[in-house]
Amino acid sequence: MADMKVMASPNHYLKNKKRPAVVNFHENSTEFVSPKKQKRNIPGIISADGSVNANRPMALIQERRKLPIFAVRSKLLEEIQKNPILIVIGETGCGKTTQIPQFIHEAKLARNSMIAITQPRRVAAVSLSKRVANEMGVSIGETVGYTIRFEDVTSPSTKLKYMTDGMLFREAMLDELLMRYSVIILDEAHERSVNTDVLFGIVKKAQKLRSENSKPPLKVIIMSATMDVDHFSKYFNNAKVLYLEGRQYPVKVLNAKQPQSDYLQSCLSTIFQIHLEEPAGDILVFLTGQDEIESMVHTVRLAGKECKNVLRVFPLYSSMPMHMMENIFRPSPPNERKVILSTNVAETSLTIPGIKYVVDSGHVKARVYQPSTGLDVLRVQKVSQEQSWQRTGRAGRESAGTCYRVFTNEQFNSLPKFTTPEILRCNLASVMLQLLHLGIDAYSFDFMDKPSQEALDAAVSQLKLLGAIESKETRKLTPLGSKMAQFPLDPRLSKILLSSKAYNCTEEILTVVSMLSAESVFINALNNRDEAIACHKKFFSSEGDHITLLNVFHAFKSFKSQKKQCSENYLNYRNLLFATEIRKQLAQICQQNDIPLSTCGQNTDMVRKCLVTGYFMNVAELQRDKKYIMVESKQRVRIHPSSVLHKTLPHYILFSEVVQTSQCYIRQLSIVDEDVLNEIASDYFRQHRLGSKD
DNA sequence: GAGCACTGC
Repeated sequence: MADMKVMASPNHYLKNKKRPAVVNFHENSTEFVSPKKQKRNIPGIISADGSVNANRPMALIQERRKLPIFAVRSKLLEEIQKNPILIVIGETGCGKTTQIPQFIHEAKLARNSMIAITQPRRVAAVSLSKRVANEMGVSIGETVGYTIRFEDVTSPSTKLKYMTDGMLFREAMLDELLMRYSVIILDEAHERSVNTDVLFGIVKKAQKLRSENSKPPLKVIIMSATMDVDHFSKYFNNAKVLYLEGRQYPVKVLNAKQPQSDYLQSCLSTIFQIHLEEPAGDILVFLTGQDEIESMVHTVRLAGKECKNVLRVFPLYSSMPMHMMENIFRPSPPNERKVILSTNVAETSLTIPGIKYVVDSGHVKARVYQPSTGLDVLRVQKVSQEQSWQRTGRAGRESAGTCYRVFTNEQFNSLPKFTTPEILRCNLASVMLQLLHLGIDAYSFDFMDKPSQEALDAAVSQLKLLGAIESKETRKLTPLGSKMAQFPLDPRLSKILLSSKAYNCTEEILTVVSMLSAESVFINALNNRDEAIACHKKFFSSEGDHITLLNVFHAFKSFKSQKKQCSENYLNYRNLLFATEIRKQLAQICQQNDIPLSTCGQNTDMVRKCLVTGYFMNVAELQRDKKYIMVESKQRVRIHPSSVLHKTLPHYILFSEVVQTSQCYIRQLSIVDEDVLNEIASDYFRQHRLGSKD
């Protein structure tokens, strides 16, 4: 399918369609057809009887019994007992995540040790554990608990432990056999997060080693909505697959009759088709990014004013402030309809009540890592079939619904079946370092989908440059490398943190590294932009963004009333608190590694020098034409307009990030002296520098 | 003078 077009930017879209939607959408309207076979095949549904354990709130027992999974309880337990590895496929709402751990616990299959249930997201781990504790009539943190970063709500009596997959990976680094657990359930496996993918291999190995060394056995259960069943089963030694019936309401799928040239225009006309012709129910539209969404909100609001029935329009994306999200979750009053224009946050992370109609643009903005250049590229691309089904499902959470796909059925069939797992499109340096710490070489690791040679080689090169491994061939961890692996950070940042001891600036580096790890602390107020920028300018440092972040953090610490003063200064309080938590955690690991919390005071040159120890490969040099070029890849880059160094022309700049959007931009910058580069990374710099060839 | 989807330790 070669019909990928250059996407019109939202602004362009507005310019060309001054009076869109209502005025001309009828003649322009997207026609939909309902394809004959648009239901997924669910092979066979197991059946059996179920018995109930009492002593719990009656209402919850009733609700539990109603779950389809309850009817197959004993059959399920039988299979769990029989198979060392079991794959359980069940749609949203089948209750697998809350019930299966309880079944195992009640049947005492866990032999009095723990059952771990992993989740890709923190909120899910917390809310699921609370739900299960409630069902079991126990307080959270006792029999049922959860562990996420910064929060461990478990006790010695905990038997059911909900946790993030990243947390279990960290635990595996301390005990590769995971002896605390008799059962490990990897949930949401279809999402294929990097951590889940790595855990597949670790859990499989732990199971094998435990059985070979006559240790207590480890039971493994892989749970997922839909997935590439054959691929999974084959990887897990041809494991048995069980299918569970879901409790999803039916969703009618409508496809566009004709291919659409402009998905934004098609989404727009579809919104009004629904609003004018369909019964009550809110609309969820999946688009790609903040800009696109904001301009579409504007357009829909304008056009909506001409409608008889009220249409309330809301944007939704993850970087949106909390208070702006609240309206979205409020139910619509009668005679009003809500339309939510969202990124993929609404696919998995957030569930919005009242949605009856989904409009799927068929597009998503995705981050793709290029190992050849080490560049992160953000681009709009087509969704996978799996992702499209996920969006479709959002229309059937509370009642029957309809999903409008703004592309044809033929186009749908030519989409890739599954989303490329993240492990195949990310920088592997961090994963590789952590695996090495576990004594595992990524080249021979049993990945379900093995990353390319190129991606592995790129990671090895980076670790070698940082001094984490002895050589590219043996890949043996150096003492420095072992220390680096202990930090929950990108290896470059771990290196910087460890170097700070020599520069006597650990306090400052802890702050910079934590601030870089958190989300942006600056609020870009769209309506009071000038005022926001004026506030931010108080923190600006002529040395660059890293020192600016340091200034912001110091100011934050000095605030008497942090919440109030953050909002006065257009700073994100929540993200600053998060940075504070990260800092606390990192400081603790520093102390465990005999790194005193030294400070360089006002001498911020030390901070910038120290940054060079991990970021020396991230340097850009000014050219005669006043443009920048990256020292390593020789690729042209520009200073991102959000940087304090924008519109300045230092000769050498060190950067933390490079992202390609409309152009190639570097972000989070510091000015760096040539002398410092020669002093700290002389070999590297001599090999790569351009200066000599005029 | 442009704009970052989403997670996680």
